[in-house]
Order: sequence, then C-alpha cells, then structure tokens
Amino acid sequence: MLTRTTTQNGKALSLLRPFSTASTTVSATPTLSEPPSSTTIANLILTTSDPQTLSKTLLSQQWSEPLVNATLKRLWNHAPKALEFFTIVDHHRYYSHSLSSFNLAIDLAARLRDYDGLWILVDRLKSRRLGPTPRTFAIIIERYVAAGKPDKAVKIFLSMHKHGCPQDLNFFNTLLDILCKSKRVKKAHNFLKVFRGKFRADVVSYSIIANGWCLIKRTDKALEVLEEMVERGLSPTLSSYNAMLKGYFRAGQTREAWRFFLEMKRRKCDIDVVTYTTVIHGFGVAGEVDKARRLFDEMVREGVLPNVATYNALIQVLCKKDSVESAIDLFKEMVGKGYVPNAMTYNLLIRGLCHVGEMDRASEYVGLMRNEGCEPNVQTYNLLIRYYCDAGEIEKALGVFENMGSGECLPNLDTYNVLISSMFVRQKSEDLVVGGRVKTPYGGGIFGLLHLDLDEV
DNA sequence: TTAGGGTTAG
Repeated sequence: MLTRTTTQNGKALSLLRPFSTASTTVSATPTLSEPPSSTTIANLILTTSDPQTLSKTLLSQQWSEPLVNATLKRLWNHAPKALEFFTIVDHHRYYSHSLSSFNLAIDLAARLRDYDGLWILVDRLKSRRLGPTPRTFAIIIERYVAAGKPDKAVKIFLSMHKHGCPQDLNFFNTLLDILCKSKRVKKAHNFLKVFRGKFRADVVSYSIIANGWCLIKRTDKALEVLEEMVERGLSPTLSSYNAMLKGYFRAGQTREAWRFFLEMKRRKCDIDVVTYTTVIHGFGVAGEVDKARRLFDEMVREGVLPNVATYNALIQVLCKKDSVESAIDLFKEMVGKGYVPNAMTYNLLIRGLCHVGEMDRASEYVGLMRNEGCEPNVQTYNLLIRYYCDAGEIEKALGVFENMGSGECLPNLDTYNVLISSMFVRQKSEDLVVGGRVKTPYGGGIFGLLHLDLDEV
C-alpha cells in the first residue's frame, strides 16, 4: 500500500519500500516484506514536510513497541519531530502505545521543557491505566533537576502518591541519588535529615549521600555521614567503603586513600575487584604507575580476579603515564588470557595511539574491533574526529563523520561541537563549504544542526 | 533506575 501512495512526497515515501526496485508498479503478489527499519522511518519523518502526508504514511504502517521505541531514539536529537511521530501513531486504529514508549515521549517532552505537554502525557498514561510508574517519575524528576528546578522535583516526589505511585524507600533513595549526581548534595543531605524517619532511611540512603559528598570532593563530610550512619546502628557495606576510597582519589588525597585501603584490609573487609580497580586506577592517575602494577599483581595473588574494567583501568594508566606500547602489551596479555575487550578497551588504545600521532595504527585498531564483533561507538568516532581535527585534517574528520551517519551509531552533541569548533578555529571558508555539504543522518548539512538542544550530551 | 570500579582535555 505504501508503494502506491503518490504524493508530492513520493521520493520520501519510496524510502519505506522494503526492497528498492526500479519499478513503480505494484506487484500483484505480496512480497515477503520486512518491516522498515527505524532509520528508514526516522529519515522519512525528517524529510516529509507535509503533516497530512506524514500522518497518512505512519498510520498505514504496522507498529510494534520495539519499532516505535527505536524510532523515538533515532529521533532523539529532533525532539519536536519525535513527539509529532508519537502523537500521530497514538491515533493508530490498531496500535496503542506501551508504557515504555510513553516514558520515552515524556523524557523528550521534559528535555524540551514542555512541562504542559509532559503532564498531558502523564494524564494519558493514567487514563489508560498504564502508569505512571516509579520509572516515569524518575525520568521526570531527573529532568526537572537537570533543568535547574530541584525544589520543583522534590515537590513532585512529595505528590507522587496522588498519581497512584507509591513513595517508598526505594524511590526516596532514587531521589537522593538524582540530587547528588547533579551535585546538589547539601539539598539531598537536608532532605535526608528531614525525611529519614518517614522513609526509614537505610544504608543505601546514607551511602548515596556520602558518595555525593565525595563527588564534590568533600571527603570530610562523606566521612561524617558514614560515622553518623554507624551511630544510628547501620553498618557501612563494602560499597560504601569503595565509594569513600574513590572519593579520596578524586579529591587528590592519595595518602588518605592508601591509609583507608590499608584500614579496610586490617579490618578484614572482603576487598573485591571494585576496590582493587579503584586503587589501581587512582594510584596510576596520580602518577604512581609502579604501585598500580604492584596492586594488580597483588590482587591476582590474593585470589581476586581482575575483570575487563580492571584491565581498562590499568590500560588507561599505562597510556597516560607510561607508554602506549606497554598498554598494548597488557592488551595482548588480557586477550591471551581469554578476556573479551569491550569498546572502552579499544577506545583507550585508539586514543593512546592518536595521542602519539599514530593515526594509522589507531585506524587499524578500529578495524580490529570491528573484526572482533565490537562495533565502534560514538566515543570511538568522536575521538577519531577530534584527533583528525586537531591535526588539521578536516576532510578526514568529515570522512569519519559520514561513515558514522551511514551506520547505526548516532552522532551526539560532542560530535558536532568538535567538528564545528575546529572549523571556526581555522576560519577557512572552504571548511564551511565542506561542512554545509556533509550529509547528516538527519538530512541537512551539519550547520543545520546548530539548534541542537544544548542540554543533551 | 535501590549505591560502589573502567573513556575526552582544558
């Protein structure tokens, strides 16, 4: 049916054909049609300017929850378009949106700070008896906090039950965590003090606050929180201690970190792989590579097996404070032992190679990761683009960029920032011409994307 | 989505 639609937008519609054929006639026998991919649909939505045509096309399509969600994610950098899509499909005769799609739409509306639209979606969710769920509220509250409205977020939390969503200890802890992760630790701490009785604050509540203080390098306050927790009869867990340890490193207090680590051992804590990864990374970043290596050997002796994260921590340290070659040696060692490197492992090595100007070898590692079935992610692309730009090889950077547009990996705000800023730094008019020529997955030149939501990373 | 460890570079 799609192939028969003849409109001003015939070109865009043809994108939805499962198999591209030269023929425009409709085959009498139904073809084995695969549903169109989210990429195809997203392109169609972005290139169809006539709302009626778009609506007609989308409503004649068969939808499923995964396809709707994938399309919404594909349109993440085009929130208004994504929401338009959501609204159209919401009028489908035989399809109705699921909770997870609603949650995505609510997230999009919140990112746009369209709070009226957001609460309309929540009401719709309620009238269909699908929610809102704690997950919905976590999304809403996180966005309000990110938009600089933590007080409003707290009010929403306190009114959750009016929407049929219970306020329990779990969600109390989620709220504390959201506040802490946005560095509003004092507010979170005060909130804990006021409501710890009502919600029966537990070890997790206190650990979140202690970790929050660590995030803003206030290890003194973090320690106070842990002490207070003990006074209230709650025993810190290994997680609490690991967070504290990490906090010392973050704050540059390596001596305190070491003392704390020794104390953990003395008290016979069951030091785990996270503890070791933290100290290996911490000392390495502080420039004590030998100590990091010794701790790596020690953990193996102690029977605590390193995992991929541990290797990544040490690989990063070697790249930064020793040499890429020693990092590559370690990489080979881990592969030899049967560990499966992940995208971060490769990214660390690729960055290390780029950093010493070995762009060709860096590219080889990109090829290697692909061969090993580990697809490059947005960080991989961004770092290649960044290093090509820094080397003044804008054309190559754009080549990488075009490559990613044709794949599954979406550029993010970082990607555009790097490309655009490097062009402005050079102030070469031909760059601007090239930049305008580059096709983005969204259809226009990269400068058409300057209106991207600056909150989205 | 009930906490803790591993990416950028200034």
